[in-house]
Amino acid sequence: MVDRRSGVPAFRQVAADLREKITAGTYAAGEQLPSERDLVDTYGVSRPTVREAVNMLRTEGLVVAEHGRGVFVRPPASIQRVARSRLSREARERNRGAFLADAAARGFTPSTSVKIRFEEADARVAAHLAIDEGAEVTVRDRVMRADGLVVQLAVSRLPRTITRGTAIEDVNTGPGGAYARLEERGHQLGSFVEHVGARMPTPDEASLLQLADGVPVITVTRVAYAFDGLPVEMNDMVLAADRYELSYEWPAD
Amino acid sequence: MVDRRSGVPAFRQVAADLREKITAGTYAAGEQLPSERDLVDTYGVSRPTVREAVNMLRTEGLVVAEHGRGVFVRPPASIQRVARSRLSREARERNRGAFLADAAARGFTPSTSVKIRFEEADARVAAHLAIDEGAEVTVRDRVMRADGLVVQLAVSRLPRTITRGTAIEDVNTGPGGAYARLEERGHQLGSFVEHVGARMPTPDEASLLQLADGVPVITVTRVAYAFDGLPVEMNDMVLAADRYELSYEWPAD
DNA sequence: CAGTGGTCTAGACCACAGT
DNA sequence: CTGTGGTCTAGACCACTGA
Repeated sequence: MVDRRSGVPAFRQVAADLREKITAGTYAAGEQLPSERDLVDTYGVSRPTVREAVNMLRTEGLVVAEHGRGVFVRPPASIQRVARSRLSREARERNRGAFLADAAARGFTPSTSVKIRFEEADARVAAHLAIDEGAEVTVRDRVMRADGLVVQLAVSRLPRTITRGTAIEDVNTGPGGAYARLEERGHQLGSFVEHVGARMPTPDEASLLQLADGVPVITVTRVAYAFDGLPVEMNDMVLAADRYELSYEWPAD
Repeated sequence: MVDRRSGVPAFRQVAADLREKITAGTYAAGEQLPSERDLVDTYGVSRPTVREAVNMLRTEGLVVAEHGRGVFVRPPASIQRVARSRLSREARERNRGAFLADAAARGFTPSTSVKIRFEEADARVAAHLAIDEGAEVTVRDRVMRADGLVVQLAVSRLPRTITRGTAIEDVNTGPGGAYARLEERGHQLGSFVEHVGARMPTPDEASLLQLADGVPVITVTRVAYAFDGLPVEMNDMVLAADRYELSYEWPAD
């Protein structure tokens, strides 16, 4: 029952009570919560009020609702640790990119589909690639799947001046991938920088990545620099935050 | 007006229309949306339906509602880029930790409050620190502020076996911070690993970090390893995703 | 004070899952 | 078929903001 005189909104009291019972284990992972109509009786509030409480828990990622079945405590997703800062030349040459390497190591069937297009650099792209705004860039738009399930979106952009006439402008970049083509053209890779952030997904991303309510996405912008310090590629990646964790390693000195 | 026969729920149509007008710039950043009662007239739906649409945009982080004022398009927050993988011994000795270094470089007044406690390692802590579950750990629980505003939560854990008798068990760790004390005791630092993820905040975190609806947190677990490969410290950090971006850098070879 | 968002009710009907 | 969540209404009153 909710305390009407406490000043705390009823739906917040209901949400807090349910939240506490979930974290305390009264409702275990995967278990079904009482139906909304039961909660109406339990707490003495109307159904919209109960629904508002449950919605709160949904946006927190604590529970998932399944139409016609019930509301369930979200089981903690198994998180894949993805080691970054390991794109050694060796690894690059052995594999067709970090994603496929990860996938192969984990034993599921990877597949990617690629679309190529060309566009003019906006301010952000221009800044990362150290080119003029409006300059032409080659865009490789990839959807990566594991066993058919979309697990990552990646948009790679390179100045067109260094991709013209190479297989980078083809869907199939050939053995070693785009990085190998760059090195053949004399753009020896010197270093990588990754900028990592997080935000809520757009509706498009949510449906593509099949994200439940309350699951953010991790955004990674990787910039590859040639030995001379000039950026040659930027790659915007979007990952489901309930399935991925990124690991970075570096020496103390 | 919404299309009643399309099968798409009314509140989704309203949300989609508003979302599109926001991204298209019809409602610019910081600008006020029409009042809920105006939207009722515009779309021909009830107020709860309008509110559900607006709530959707709120959990997406697109708009913020201010009681008594109106609903506003969230202006893109200014994002701080925090360079990781730069905790060189030099930098550690010059400063009192990475956070204070960041703060000093940016010209705001930093402050932190620390609480010390001791606890038994749970499974996760034990795994990261390579100790037995139940072994005693020293916990340094920090709240970091910039100009009084909470910007980061950090919980540092070390095996008690290596902190006993050192200033690491005091609120004030002395010049150079906890890492300096570790090195004095012969635990020369060899490397760092950071595990980066994201999730929605708990209600506690949301109020502490003053997060608006629809803003996730970035979680960073940094593990410091001694030269002999043994972990000496783990640090769980929580950052507001709309204010921080982490940058990692590494050579291509 | 008027206008805004915040909360809440008591219903109604629909769509889906599982028996 | 029953029970579940999903959508929607027409109102009511409260709490906050700012003129």
